Amino acid sequence: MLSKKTKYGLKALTFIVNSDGNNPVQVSAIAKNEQIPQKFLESILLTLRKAGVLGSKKGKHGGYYLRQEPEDILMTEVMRVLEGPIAMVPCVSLNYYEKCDDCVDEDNCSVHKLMIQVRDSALNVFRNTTLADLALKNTEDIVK
Amino acid sequence: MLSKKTKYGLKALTFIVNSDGNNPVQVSAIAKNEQIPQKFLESILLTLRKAGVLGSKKGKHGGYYLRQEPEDILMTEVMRVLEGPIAMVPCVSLNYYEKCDDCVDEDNCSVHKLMIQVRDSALNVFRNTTLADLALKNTEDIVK
DNA sequence: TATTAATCCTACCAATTTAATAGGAATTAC
DNA sequence: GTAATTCCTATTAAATTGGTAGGATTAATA
Repeated sequence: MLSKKTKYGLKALTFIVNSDGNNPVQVSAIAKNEQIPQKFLESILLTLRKAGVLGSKKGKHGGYYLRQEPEDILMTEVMRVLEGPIAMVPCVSLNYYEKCDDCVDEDNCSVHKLMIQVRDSALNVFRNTTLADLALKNTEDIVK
Repeated sequence: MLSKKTKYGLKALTFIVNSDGNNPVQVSAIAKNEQIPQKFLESILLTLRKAGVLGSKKGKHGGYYLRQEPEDILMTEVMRVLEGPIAMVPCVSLNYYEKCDDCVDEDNCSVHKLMIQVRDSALNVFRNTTLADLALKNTEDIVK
């Protein structure tokens, strides 16, 4: 299952993209519009900031903003920050590889074999989807 | 993350395929060879039996066996039984659809849009992989 | 300079899920 | 009738998830 953290995070990022203007967007505004518990959202956006996806400005008129153009923010990065490794088992993870303690022969492990395919298919989606794609409204989507 | 339940279940199924002969395979044999806690494995195989993937025979010389040829057992079915819905959010689930309580406009939801693609890419893998594929040894794999 | 509005940080907590374990009942082969 | 097996129910410890609480810090502006 997709965690609420990731779900909220994606919605928040989309909201920021669609809040055009160069002004930082406040947590309160996102929370209200997207129906997300504000304190929880705070921690999520903080995570995204620490990961370098978002920038922030403190104090009055502060808020969060994108550090790159939406077209340049890949879902691989966003998903890794929010949901963790894309691989469903550490032994097929590109960025967080870990050997299974039980598995004797990785190359002959059926789970390993299947999960490599699942990883690759997910990567294929995430590598080819940017935040700009997500933020497209449905009508524009059709045009595309 | 893939649950241990699914991991163990896949390994057990593979083991049964590779235990050629028409004799039922005992839980104890699988548990020992695949390093799986026996009691936990019992419950997993029971689940697979109730779902119709495995058959069982009780009593001495009993055990579990496949109800279909490995070539006819799709990963879609196995994964649904072991891991649950393939979709990461209920609102994109084919078999267990549920509307999000928060989401006002599903067609314009960025999470929805992304998760449909993830679902489809996973389905593409699971629909094109059978238990026979999983059970192939590596050397045969190369030939394929 | 005081006030207000925002992010930032740490800690805590309740509910759920996961990964088992325990103990025995039911069934079958021999 | 005994041993070997699946079947069933209940319990449990640990981890994860989805928050909440409270205040520290920073910045704009009146």
